[in-house]
Amino acid sequence: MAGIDEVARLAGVSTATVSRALSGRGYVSDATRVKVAQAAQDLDYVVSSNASSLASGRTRNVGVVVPSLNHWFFASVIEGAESALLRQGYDLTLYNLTGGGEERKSVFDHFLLRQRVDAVIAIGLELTEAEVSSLHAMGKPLIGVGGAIAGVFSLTMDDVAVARLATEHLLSLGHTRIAHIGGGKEFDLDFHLPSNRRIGYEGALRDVGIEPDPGLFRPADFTLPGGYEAAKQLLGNPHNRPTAIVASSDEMAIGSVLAARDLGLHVPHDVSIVGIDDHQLSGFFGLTTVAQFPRRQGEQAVEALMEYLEPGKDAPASAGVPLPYELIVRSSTARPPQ
Amino acid sequence: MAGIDEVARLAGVSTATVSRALSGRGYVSDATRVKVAQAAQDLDYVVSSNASSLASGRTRNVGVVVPSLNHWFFASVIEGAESALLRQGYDLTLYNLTGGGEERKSVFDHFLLRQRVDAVIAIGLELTEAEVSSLHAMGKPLIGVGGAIAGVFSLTMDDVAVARLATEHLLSLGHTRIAHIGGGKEFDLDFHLPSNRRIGYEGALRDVGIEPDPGLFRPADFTLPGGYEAAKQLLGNPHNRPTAIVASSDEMAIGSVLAARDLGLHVPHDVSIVGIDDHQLSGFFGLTTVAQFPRRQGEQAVEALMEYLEPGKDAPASAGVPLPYELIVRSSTARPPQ
DNA sequence: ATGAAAGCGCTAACAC
DNA sequence: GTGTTAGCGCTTTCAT
Repeated sequence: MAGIDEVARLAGVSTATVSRALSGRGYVSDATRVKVAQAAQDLDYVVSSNASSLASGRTRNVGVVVPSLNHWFFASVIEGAESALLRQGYDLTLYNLTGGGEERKSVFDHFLLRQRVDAVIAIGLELTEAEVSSLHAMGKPLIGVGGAIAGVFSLTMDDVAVARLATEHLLSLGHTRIAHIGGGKEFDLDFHLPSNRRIGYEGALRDVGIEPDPGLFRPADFTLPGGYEAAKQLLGNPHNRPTAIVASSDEMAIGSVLAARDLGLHVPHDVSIVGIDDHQLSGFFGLTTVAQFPRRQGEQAVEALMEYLEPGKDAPASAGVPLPYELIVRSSTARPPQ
Repeated sequence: MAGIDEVARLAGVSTATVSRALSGRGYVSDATRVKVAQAAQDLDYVVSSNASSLASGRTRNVGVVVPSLNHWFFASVIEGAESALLRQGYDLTLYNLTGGGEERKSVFDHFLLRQRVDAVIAIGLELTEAEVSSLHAMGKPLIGVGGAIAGVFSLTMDDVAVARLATEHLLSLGHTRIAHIGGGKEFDLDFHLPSNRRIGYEGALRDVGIEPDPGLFRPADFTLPGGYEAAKQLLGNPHNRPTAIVASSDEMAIGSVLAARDLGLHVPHDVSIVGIDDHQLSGFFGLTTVAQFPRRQGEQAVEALMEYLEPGKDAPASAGVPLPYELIVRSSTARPPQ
């Protein structure tokens, strides 16, 4: 727990110089920079982040707000953000809003405003105007991932195009009775992904002259059991059984695969199923899917933030680049029966 | 961004009194406490955590170190810890060590030592002696969850008893050829859960006079595909097919269920399968399992820390209480065939 | 390129 | 019970 003054003494310079040498701002000759670095190392010196933050106004810490941790997408984005932040010497403090209203209010009213963070990343969350403006008023950059926030720079996939791509894959195989398992209305509140994906699905159908059949749409909750239920209904219908399903998430798609099996239907011989995500289990289930890359999204969010936070640093300038997605064809899709 | 002095002025007291009134330490009359609280609220005052930390030496922040986020157990423990910390007014800063050696070193050498955290919780990680002692030297309480750390207070399940319970459930149904899918040696390095569970499994068998058959043990990697592979081998063996499987995790158990199905075996009619965890998908698969409660473990870790950190506060005194576990019987286990 | 010195906003003795 | 005051350990003008 050596202090900056001990380092200064050992290096034979002033504390001001030590600060400059170690932080990299301001002029320091190469010679002293080396001397200081050596002294710091010898003493196992590590800056006190509190003292540093108090004096400089920068905390080198970013807050990450998520609706839940136990979810592949959120966890992956956080992992990506964490490792990018670590590389930049930043800490990540996590605010999980699973608890609901009270918790959320307390996070915004007390925690994020304590000068603890330089910026915040909101994942899969639609913030209220009040929340956004209170952060804004504090001068804290805010960036959204996986869900557009009004008036805030957000990394968000082109959900319409993604669902369209999945649907086009099935159309190109010759399917015409294609069902869709999407999110229910309750998921549309927080980000419009469900409707956007439905729009993409319907758009692809209409483009080839097929009018979407409302009977071939089922809402579900993005979980595997939810997808299972929905697919059971779709595939068990005696009159209008689809030959293919586009599910809005891989977990729902996997649920659909299991539902098909339980009905004695063979995937992809009797029914083709495509998901969206490229979840870690999708390979195992042979699921054809449109991959998104959440780890990368976390990294990209951090890169974008760094441009605000460290102007003139090695700016990766990745902001504004549209998020990539990619069709991955496995064994859950094929030409329709006969 | 009002400061403490403005609050003091508005309330007509000194800054010291404001500090005392808001933090709850030291004597303040009820009347002034109310006045101060009102003034603080009127001004939207929030303490600057940096200034407060610098002056007091306490950060009200705890570091949580995990090997990975994208895993049910870790994510659940973190969720539990996060919400418990929030209630106590603490922040959680997350250190994810997925990246490996370099990242890990940097976390320990630079991040945790920056006076940023008051304590650290290590989840599912075996820390080296050097890591433990550097934290110790800084006077930072350290507590482990899900993996005993030498010389450190850890919350850890009685893995022997848990595996024994799962095995006894099968024995009591009349099974005698019971296989075990456990962790490979590589997982034993970080915490001895795999061997302990195997010991529990073998102990239960020996207690009823059955000598464990090494041919009925398969190592796997705790994942669903890993469990699938292992179960395929076990169940495909023409000579010594087990009538039941104890898997060391629910994900491996679910993989086993799928393997059985793919072989045309009916669960539980042809083969019984029991897991350990009570993973979120276990209900869906009808899996009999021994539940552990990771959220609760995260909360308990925080409660234990608070006893160090806030002596004399409402101590939940939960430390040292053994972690609960519970057999949950669903539809994946039954009497053996005929 | 480097040093001196004035804070950053709060807490904790200590005095009353 | 409350006020006064001296720091906490750094960063950053401003000189030089």
